[in-house]
Amino acid sequence: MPKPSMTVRELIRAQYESLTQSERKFANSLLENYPAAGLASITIVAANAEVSTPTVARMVQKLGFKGYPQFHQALLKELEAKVSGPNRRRDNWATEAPDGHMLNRFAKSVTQNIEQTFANIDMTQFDAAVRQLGKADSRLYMVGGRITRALADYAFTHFQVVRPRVTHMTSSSATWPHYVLDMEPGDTLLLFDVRRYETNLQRLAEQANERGITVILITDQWSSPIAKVATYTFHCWIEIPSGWDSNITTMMMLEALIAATQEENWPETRARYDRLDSLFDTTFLFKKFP
Amino acid sequence: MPKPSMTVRELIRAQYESLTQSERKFANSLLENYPAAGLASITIVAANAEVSTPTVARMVQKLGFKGYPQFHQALLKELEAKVSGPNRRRDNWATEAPDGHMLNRFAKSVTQNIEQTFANIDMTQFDAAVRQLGKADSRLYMVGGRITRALADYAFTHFQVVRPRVTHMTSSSATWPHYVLDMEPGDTLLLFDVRRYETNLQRLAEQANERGITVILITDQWSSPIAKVATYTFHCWIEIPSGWDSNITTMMMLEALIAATQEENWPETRARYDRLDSLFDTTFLFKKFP
DNA sequence: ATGGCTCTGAAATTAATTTGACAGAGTTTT
DNA sequence: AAAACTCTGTCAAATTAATTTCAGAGCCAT
Repeated sequence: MPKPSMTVRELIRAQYESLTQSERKFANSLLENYPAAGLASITIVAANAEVSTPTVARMVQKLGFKGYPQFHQALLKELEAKVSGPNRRRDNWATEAPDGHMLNRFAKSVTQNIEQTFANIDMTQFDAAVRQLGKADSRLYMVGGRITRALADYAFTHFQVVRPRVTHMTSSSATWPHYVLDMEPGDTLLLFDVRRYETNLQRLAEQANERGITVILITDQWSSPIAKVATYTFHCWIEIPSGWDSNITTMMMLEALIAATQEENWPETRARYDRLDSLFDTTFLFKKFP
Repeated sequence: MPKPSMTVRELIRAQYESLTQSERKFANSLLENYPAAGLASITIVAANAEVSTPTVARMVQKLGFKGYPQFHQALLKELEAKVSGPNRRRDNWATEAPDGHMLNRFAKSVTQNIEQTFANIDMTQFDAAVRQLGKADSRLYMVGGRITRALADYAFTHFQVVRPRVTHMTSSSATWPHYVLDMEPGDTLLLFDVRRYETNLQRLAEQANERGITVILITDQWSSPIAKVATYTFHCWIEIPSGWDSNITTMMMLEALIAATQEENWPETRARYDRLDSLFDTTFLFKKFP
């Protein structure tokens, strides 16, 4: 009998470290669909998580329950309490967080931002941009501003895996002309510019545009002036309740582009993935994960 | 199998007339404490209503269920549906995108990941971590791995605005010992480690931990081994339909921490914001935005 | 009153769930 | 490379739950 004040979810979280591989498999299955995935009989529950029944039985004992039935009861009680409880308010994301807590306000705006951003993607533009990003025979440059530099970096790390000829233009704008010098028609420039918009970036975009480079711009809902010269523009909703802007949707936009590009170029990129993987295997830098 | 659209409560009401005396006894017991009084095994449920098990069995069959287990399941489903609220599940996010389009598949997993991640944040840990991150009198170090380096960079840019004494440990792990040398008890190390977990990071975390540094770890749902030595650990769900992992939730976690820290230290940080703003104004690097 | 009727719960039967023992696979240590 | 160890699933025994059977209780009409 574990502490009665703790939810099963908390119990799992607290003991997650001491769980074995298969036990985690079940734990994840439960957490992903909580608590529904734990309400059936042990046989069904185990089958859904693709582990054996003894694994589940052992784990619930590890969590402190006398047996599966106790565990089952505990889940039911929780569920019941939640329904009859005073504040079964759905906008409470972090189940335990109080209404006014930063986490909940934050979660709310993030969700809204994501919905807005997705709803405003122009499919034609998206698909065209993806095709452009996948053109492995030309160069792909990327650059960001003060804040979005990190995103350009992230983009670089991933596109480098997806395709060859990728360049991250470092943040020192003094060096940008050198890059422009080497750009050729057909090349691509992936550009991040959110408020406050940076004049350096705008000049860079204009120069690139004059040289016949395809400019893909990821900006915010208010649109950077660069949009005027960009071939494709994607707007991201970035307002959150704080003094600065969130870049979750910006990164989401970026990841969506990467994912689509990767899918488009499959299986060429697959070969690159595999090669990279075997390189990692020989460097011992990384741990194998289950 | 009764009409799936009907709740058990409605079923009972509809057939109440045709129920016998003992059956009504059970029905009332259930309706009085609905649905809790129907969630246990038939034996217990019957005992609570002070009727025999056959009575219950007969009645649920009369209601249209094949047997008690079916009835039980139906109650659970109802309860579950109630908790998860009005299913506002959007199948198509990008309004124009067809069902199978990458964007929609992507949006779906991202949403799930976000929900998962939020639901699994331990409030106590979160608040404590925020307090630690806001301790302006000690140093705050941050570091990431191959992929998460960009996130550490992003974290640096923002925390630098929020508070003084912030250091981004550059990606070359050869230089890390030098940083450790300068770390002092009370300092904080914000660490990103998602799969594939990096051994260098683990060694760094262990050393920091030995020196009495508070280690805040942001990792994935499978948990980096660093969690063993970390003071606070936050798990992010990062799986998307692609060969690599999404870091949207990782960034979200980070932003949430930043936002909370900023709120915690208001108005000290406000002064820094204002100062930064006037600095920008004098450099002409940035455009004014509306 | 008594035969016919329905309803009820004890007990027996049947089905299912849960747990413990064990052996093989995989991993780490010596 | 061998040994020790840990983990995992198969299987069978034990426990528990659900269903069926059936005898008796209550009720009503004759």
